[in-house]
Amino acid sequence: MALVSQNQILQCLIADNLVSDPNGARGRLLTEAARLFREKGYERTTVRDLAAAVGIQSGSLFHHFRTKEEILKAVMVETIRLNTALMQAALEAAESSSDKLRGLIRAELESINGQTGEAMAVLVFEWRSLSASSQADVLELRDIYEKLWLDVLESLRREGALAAEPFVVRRMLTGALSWTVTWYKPERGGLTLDGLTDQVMAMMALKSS
Amino acid sequence: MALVSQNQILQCLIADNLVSDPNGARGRLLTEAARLFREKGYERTTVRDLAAAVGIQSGSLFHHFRTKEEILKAVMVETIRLNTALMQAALEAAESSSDKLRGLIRAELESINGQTGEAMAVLVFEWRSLSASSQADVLELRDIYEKLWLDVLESLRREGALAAEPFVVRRMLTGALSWTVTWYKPERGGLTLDGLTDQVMAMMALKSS
Amino acid sequence: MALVSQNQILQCLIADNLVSDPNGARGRLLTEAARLFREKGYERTTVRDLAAAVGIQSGSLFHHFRTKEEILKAVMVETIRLNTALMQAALEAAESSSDKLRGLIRAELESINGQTGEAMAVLVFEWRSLSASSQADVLELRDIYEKLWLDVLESLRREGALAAEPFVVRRMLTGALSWTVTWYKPERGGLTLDGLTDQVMAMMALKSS
Amino acid sequence: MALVSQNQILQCLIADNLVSDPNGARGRLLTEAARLFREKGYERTTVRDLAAAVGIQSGSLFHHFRTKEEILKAVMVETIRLNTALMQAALEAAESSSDKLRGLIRAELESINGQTGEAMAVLVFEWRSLSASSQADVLELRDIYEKLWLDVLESLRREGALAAEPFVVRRMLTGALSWTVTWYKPERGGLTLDGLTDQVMAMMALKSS
DNA sequence: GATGAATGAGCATTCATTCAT
DNA sequence: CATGAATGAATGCTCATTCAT
Repeated sequence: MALVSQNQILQCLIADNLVSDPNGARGRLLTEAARLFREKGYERTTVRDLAAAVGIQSGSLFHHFRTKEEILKAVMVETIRLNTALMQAALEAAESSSDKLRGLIRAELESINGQTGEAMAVLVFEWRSLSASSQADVLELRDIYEKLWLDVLESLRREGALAAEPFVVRRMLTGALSWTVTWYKPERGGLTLDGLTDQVMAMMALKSS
Repeated sequence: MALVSQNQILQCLIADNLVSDPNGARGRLLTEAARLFREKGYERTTVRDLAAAVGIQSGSLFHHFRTKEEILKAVMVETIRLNTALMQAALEAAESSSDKLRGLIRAELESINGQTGEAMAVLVFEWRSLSASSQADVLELRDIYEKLWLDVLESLRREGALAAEPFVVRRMLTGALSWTVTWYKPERGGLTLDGLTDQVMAMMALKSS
Repeated sequence: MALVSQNQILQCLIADNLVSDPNGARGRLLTEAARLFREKGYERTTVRDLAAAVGIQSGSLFHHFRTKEEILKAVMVETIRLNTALMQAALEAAESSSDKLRGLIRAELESINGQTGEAMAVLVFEWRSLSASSQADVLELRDIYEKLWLDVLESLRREGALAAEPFVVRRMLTGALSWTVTWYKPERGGLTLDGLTDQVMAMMALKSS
Repeated sequence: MALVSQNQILQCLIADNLVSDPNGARGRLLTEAARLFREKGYERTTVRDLAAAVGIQSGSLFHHFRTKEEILKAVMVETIRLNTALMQAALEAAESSSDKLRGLIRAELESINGQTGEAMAVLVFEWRSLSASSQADVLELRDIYEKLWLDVLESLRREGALAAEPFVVRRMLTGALSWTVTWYKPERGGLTLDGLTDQVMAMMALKSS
């Protein structure tokens, strides 16, 4: 029972200036940056590459961002903001703890393998390219996001549906789900995102209604 | 029932010239390279950094390796060779499919969080820095390694102990286990490597004897 | 016996459109430009710095001046024009050659260390940043100014009060007086501008009435 | 009665590693840097200009100096070191205070208008391009140099040969002598360096034996 | 007039690689 | 084998100037 669509959530965030409009100059740059950082890595992507990808000159980049690193940070920050909102919506749409977990897994898989997938991969693989102070800023946002997961896993534990420790399980799931980006190709096989979600639940011996 | 020690395996590989002696010039360089690549990333590590780490001048590096990328490739190749041998030993030491899986998980966790951890992380995080042709070479070795896992998982499936697909489960485990490098600190908490292995088995609702 | 005040001279020049009104947009810009060029140097001062100093956007600067160099030239030209007028007034207010020289020295010290000090320093220290053709234009104005000095020094020579050559003495005085800007701080010590003028006359073994 | 030649002094400083051998790679670069900085200004001189002037590639500069500013600082530091040594020699070669002053003036004029002239001009005109911390380092050296002058001027004052204050006179002379670089051309007129020195002494109404 | 995004040439600096010693 | 100066292409970033609004 999705109360709000993904697109509605995005519009709210844009209105609040929390993420950039993907149709605007800044938003398009961030989309291309995520793609290039994912494809070639942050270091191997030059500001000239970034500029060319959105059809401007390299010098013009610096009207929108003061440094190349600021672009990396913006990709990460906006991705977390968007995904936190999507996770909250997924939680609100579910009743049981088991369904809530399924909702989170499904939503994270969608983030990782859908439109924001490149940005999600950047978040994982380019972490070290972020300066220490930027890392601290991003970690603050990340904590909010992770809290959503831990609350659900703790409920499952209390209900006796989960044998392992919530903290450890979340870490395992983070790795397992992130890693799908390296191999899961929806177009290729018969495995849909829902099917993949089922597999994860099955691996954990959990039932999803 | 470990038939052969880890050290014996290493000695065999060194004797066969499949991995470098960690006490030799080449081996020490690869160890330091793995550490630096993991710490700062391949791109941000300069050949001067590498040379300084083993106490030589940057020009001298090129007597041992033709290019910087060759160093990265060697780190990866030798790591896979060593770990393939370790996995095979783990399999030989176990009887049941469930114990075999536990052995693989335990061995991979040890690789990831033990002495070869840095090299294992490099294998994951610096993959894109490898040229296409080197990637192909490394992938060949990787296939052998992955086959060991798939065989065990397929047995478990046949035995009814595993509900999800072996291929998918292996990918999930790859991600989940690799990711431990980002958070698992044996010295810090009460969780030993064996405890961690138990958690993974528990998460999959598998019993380990 | 000052026949006309400094302010009266300034008003005449503004009326004749020879210098900009310091309260107008152009005048304020030139004042700020002199300050910034002196403080940071011409090259290190950006047009954005200049624009920010007068509260406009960088693009708007180019409605007042065609190029950044034109601003530098205007600072120099207007400074020479104003100082030439001030020197002429100083000469008219004195009787003897010795007093005339004292008047010139006193007036130049005031130019250098007073309100136009920053512009005077720019004239000296940023000379090379001026294009050859602009240098020629400014030099023409400078010749008029220098003529005033040479006439007085030649009179003194003829009167036997000066042993050295007028041409050389003027050059020495130019350097000595310009240099005061680097060390003379009227507010700090007991040395007033008149006291400093006396020191210069004393150094030259000249009496000033 | 010059006890030691200028060249002998230079050789001592080179031997003590206080200044670079003008025939070495570093020394030649500093000479060319002084020339270019003087001619075009520090900011307008690119590292490519500097490299081209000594016949190397721009990247190679950074084997000798870590930054462009380090080159500027080295020009200044070595110039002050050399001139301090030359001044000390000039003092030792003179008897009376008046002769000592003449020696200092003569030596400084030679520094300014001779081989180190360009470097001396850089010291004056490019001062602001030096970072605050480098300025502090250079100022320490400068204090030693200035002390030599003040001691002589104070002696003259005590002897009644100087009416003005030593501190002020030194500042005036600094400006006057530095400024000669902008106009004095020995080859052009009949004025030799000795003649110019005489003019300065005459301007101050001092006799030189 | 004023704006501010865009330009594009230019800058100091980095760094893997080479090679004479 | 080792050195370390030299290379030269590439990088992130700056900035005077333009121009559509």
